[in-house]
Amino acid sequence: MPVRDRLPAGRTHVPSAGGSRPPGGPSDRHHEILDAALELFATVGYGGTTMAQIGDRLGIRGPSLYKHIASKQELLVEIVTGMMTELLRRQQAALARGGDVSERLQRITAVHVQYHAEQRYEAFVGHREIDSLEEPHRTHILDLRREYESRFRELVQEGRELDVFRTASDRWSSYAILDMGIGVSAWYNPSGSVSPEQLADTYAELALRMLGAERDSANTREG
Amino acid sequence: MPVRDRLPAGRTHVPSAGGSRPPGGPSDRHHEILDAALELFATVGYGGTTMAQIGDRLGIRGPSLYKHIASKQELLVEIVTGMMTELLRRQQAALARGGDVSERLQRITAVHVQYHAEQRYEAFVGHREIDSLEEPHRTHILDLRREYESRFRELVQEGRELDVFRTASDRWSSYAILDMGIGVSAWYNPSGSVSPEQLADTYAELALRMLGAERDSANTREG
DNA sequence: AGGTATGGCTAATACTCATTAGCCATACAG
DNA sequence: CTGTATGGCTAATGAGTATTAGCCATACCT
Repeated sequence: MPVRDRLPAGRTHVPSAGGSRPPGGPSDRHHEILDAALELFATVGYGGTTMAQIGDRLGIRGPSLYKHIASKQELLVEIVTGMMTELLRRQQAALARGGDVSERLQRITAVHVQYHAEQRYEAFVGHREIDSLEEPHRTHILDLRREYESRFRELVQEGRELDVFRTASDRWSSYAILDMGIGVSAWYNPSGSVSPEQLADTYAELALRMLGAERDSANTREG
Repeated sequence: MPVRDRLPAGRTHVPSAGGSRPPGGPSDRHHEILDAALELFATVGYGGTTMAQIGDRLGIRGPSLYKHIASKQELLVEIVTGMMTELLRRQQAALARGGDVSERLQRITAVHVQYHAEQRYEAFVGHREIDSLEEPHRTHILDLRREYESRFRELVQEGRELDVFRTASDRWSSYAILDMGIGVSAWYNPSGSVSPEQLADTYAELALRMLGAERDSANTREG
């Protein structure tokens, strides 16, 4: 039973300073919401996050979010799609630079690991919450992921056929590389002293060793 | 508004054949529930699993489960505790067999991977649903996990100090090994033609290579 | 035969949440 | 000034779901 009847209610519309905003793109508010959602999804999970919590981060109520977004699910779709798209983009850029098989594998591994450190929240959510996606988004993301993974497998295969890599199974080796990189998003601490680049280089070297394509530069001590 | 009023209601108590059961241990029914819950937690998640679904697997209704278990949370605690305990047990057994640093590392890696393939549901749930545990269970499990992980790190360190391993960071290398094994629980398919043992051996070899302790037996083709 | 424990069932309880409805103050355009 | 769009708010709504209450048939023990 409501106690107060229709008192002038709390904070109302107080638009931010820069009045005119380009009409097309996602507003500032949209981005703020996405950021808040990302951090919450990563730390307490999609199911564990409530709209009220997201609102809290911006100092507004849960229902007010719907003035800017369509649904909670939309937020997840944007996050996960953005993550997979960016990952594929970076991977393609890494491959486009050419080089021999070892170099290319070294590079896509480094890119993989660097992303999982740098954008650890996106990466973590992108892997963990795939099953929270409703169809057809889930299937779409899984397709992109398969494509991403297959690049690793193909490269391992190419290297093995050229006798550059020695590996018992292209598939297992590529999964191992992928999974060790994914793991980074679960433990990497950005306030530590180690940069995503350092970590990426070290992991890439580990990957090459795993594939029996050992080089010699992998012996610096931890920073 | 209920349509039927008090008709003799469906299936009632039909105890299974072997009447007398030892009074102490968890009943058959308890185990069946645990198994059903495990599969569901692994495939649709703890939050995504309803008591009604678990009941369905045994042909009974959701509320009837409470004649055998205390709560949904209890099921998760049993699963995750069992998983971590078993993992530690096997790790200790592997270490107890002694041998040089490479042998011991090879063995705890193989054990790690084999478990994650063999008991992939337990393993998957044990990692993914830790945050679904209520305190103090969550903290307890995290403590056990830290202990488990530290065994890897200590062994890597020992090997490095003996110049048996060459690695840029004990911590990163051990995380890489752990994470690639954990990943197995997400993709391993028990109906495929590859045994957990084969996979474990291959992965253990990958780990040794990563650590720069290459041996020579790692070159069999995929089965 | 009678009594009791067991393990089903349905219905109710008590929450938690995403989302919608409807209200209103402010800012800004004309 | 005045009108309108914006972006807050509170209060429903409605669905989902763990858990409890209370009922009852069966099986088994004496």
